[in-house]
Amino acid sequence: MTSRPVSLRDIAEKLGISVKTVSGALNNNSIRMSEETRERIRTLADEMGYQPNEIARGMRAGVMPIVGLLADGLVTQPFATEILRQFDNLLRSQGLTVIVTSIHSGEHTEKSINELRRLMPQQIVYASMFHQAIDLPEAVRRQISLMLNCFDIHGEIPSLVPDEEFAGYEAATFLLDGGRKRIAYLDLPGLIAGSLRAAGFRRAMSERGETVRNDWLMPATKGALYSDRARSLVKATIEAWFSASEAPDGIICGNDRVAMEVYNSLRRVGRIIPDDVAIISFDNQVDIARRLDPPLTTMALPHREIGRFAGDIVTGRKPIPQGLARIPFRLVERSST
Amino acid sequence: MTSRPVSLRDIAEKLGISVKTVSGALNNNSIRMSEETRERIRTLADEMGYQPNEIARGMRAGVMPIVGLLADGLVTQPFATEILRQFDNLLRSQGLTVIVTSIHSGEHTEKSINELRRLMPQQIVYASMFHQAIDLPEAVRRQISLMLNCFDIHGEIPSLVPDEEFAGYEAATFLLDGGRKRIAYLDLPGLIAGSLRAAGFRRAMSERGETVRNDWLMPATKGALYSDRARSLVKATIEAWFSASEAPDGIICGNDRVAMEVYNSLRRVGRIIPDDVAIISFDNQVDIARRLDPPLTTMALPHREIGRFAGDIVTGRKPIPQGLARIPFRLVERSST
DNA sequence: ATGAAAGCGCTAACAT
DNA sequence: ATGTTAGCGCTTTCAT
Repeated sequence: MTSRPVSLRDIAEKLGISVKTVSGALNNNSIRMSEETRERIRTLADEMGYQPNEIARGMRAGVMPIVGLLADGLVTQPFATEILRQFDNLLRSQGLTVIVTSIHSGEHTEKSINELRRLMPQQIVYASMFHQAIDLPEAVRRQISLMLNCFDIHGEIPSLVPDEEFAGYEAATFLLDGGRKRIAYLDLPGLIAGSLRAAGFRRAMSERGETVRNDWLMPATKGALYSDRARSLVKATIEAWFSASEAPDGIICGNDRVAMEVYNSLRRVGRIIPDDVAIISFDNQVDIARRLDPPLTTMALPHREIGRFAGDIVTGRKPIPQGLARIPFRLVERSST
Repeated sequence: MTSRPVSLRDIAEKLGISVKTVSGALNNNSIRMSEETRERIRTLADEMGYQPNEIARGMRAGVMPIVGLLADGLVTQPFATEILRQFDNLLRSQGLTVIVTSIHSGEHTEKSINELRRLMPQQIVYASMFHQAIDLPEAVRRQISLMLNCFDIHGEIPSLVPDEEFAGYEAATFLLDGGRKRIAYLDLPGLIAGSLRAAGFRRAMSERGETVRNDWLMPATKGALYSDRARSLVKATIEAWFSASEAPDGIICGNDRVAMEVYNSLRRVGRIIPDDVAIISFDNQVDIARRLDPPLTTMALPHREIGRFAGDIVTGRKPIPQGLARIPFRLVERSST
């Protein structure tokens, strides 16, 4: 039994003035108007519980207070949702609604964009579950204003990505500073994150004059990491490393899931973390990292920061970055180092 | 340089007929109209790439093709997102857009509903990250048509929840069928899921004439499970159980995260899974369950089923359930049993 | 300073 | 069977 919402006209009639005047008063246009009138109108609007009809507004403006988010795997694979959460919070506080559409690695992107467009969003943002390069057709590219956790291979769309290389550098530096010298690395094959983190690792090692042994920089899986036919090599690799005459005293794991397997394998070969081997990793997938025994030291992906930054850009509080903006990881120190 | 989208009027002018006729043709109303005319109009509309303006439609109808979803922790805590994913997919296939608003255990619900309402959704659904009882004020209750993974304590709103009791029953039965007799249970204190699963466990045991030992039905944490000051009791409990003269040969873990701790603790007391102890759990949080060593047998939460069911209800393909509909879990057998 | 009127794109009610 | 009119709620001319 809810009654019809109050419209501008309801207010205007009650005051015996025109709709336009009310509209002007509430929107601060109509430069000339006595402050008194304006105030009177505002008060009455509040009293009557006036809420502007966004649909009507949208129709007039040709745009709705909506921002579309193309989520590439973001909804499916839950762990990057922090990006979305921060982004959503920020936009909401500005009266904007985020509409999420999940897609899968660029497939059906055009169709999804068209669906989104039906609701006339102000802009459309593309976010990926993991750090990847995206190749979109030209017609699609023109419609996307920002990319999160991924980037446009054509370099046309501003992008916010985690600074993987620097994270690899920091992880290695952290182990080196802790006195570890014989550092091994379990790479994530087929992932941008993997190769950049490995590059940072190499840079840190070379700056410190440490050698990177070829047999200590191994892929964690056979085949690209997230593919269906990826087979874990962790157990075999750890067994090989720790049956040789010289074993690593620190392992950098491509990500927390790899670290979880490393923990299992180290137990089998009877090594103690961190006494025998220090472990550091990437991502900070808290369900895993915090619960491992001992809790895992890891470089936290800056998902939160990316989400906030993106929100600030979309709401115009920060300038649009040129090209690629690299956001730093945060070291979360626990007990594995 | 995109041109203005084509409107009904564009089509009408081109054909020299009235707007209304075009509208009627495309919407199958206007009962009387030669099939030929209708077809001609349709063809031209397609050619011109006509897309109905949903905003204008919404303004006319007073409702948008939108369903609001109040997500209680759903976005924050990523692991129940499967509900959302299925729900979203189903609605999308019917031309409906889901708008998610995250809230926190009933706080700000009214404000969030009002925000949602600005976009004039057809209905509003409430979904919770975990199975809980929700107490909403009357004014709010009236606006919610369905609750997912939680229920209205006033019993007024149709609800879809996992059948926790039966899952507990099935987990226990599975261990019993596997020849285990001395079954212990690690409960989730302060959670509906916990007490119902425990009840099912008791029922199965009593049906089989097995006794439930008081000291073998213990809480996994001190304090409610997800509260900040919950402290894990798993390690101490396992140590106590396995230093006594008679130890369990099967453990039912309140959920997969508890199981992860049980694995760690069992290693410390030198027991082998499943040789010495079978482990079964609840949730099927795949990142954890599949990666534990050995992989964990667990009762999978029916999130997917809840999402689908909800989608079918909202799109009118299934009738609205009366009161509480309990959706069964699915047993995922791995190597811990 | 305020009001009147037009129009955004669509559909329902009412003619013809 | 097709066309005309009106109106959803809002904002933007243009007039007063």
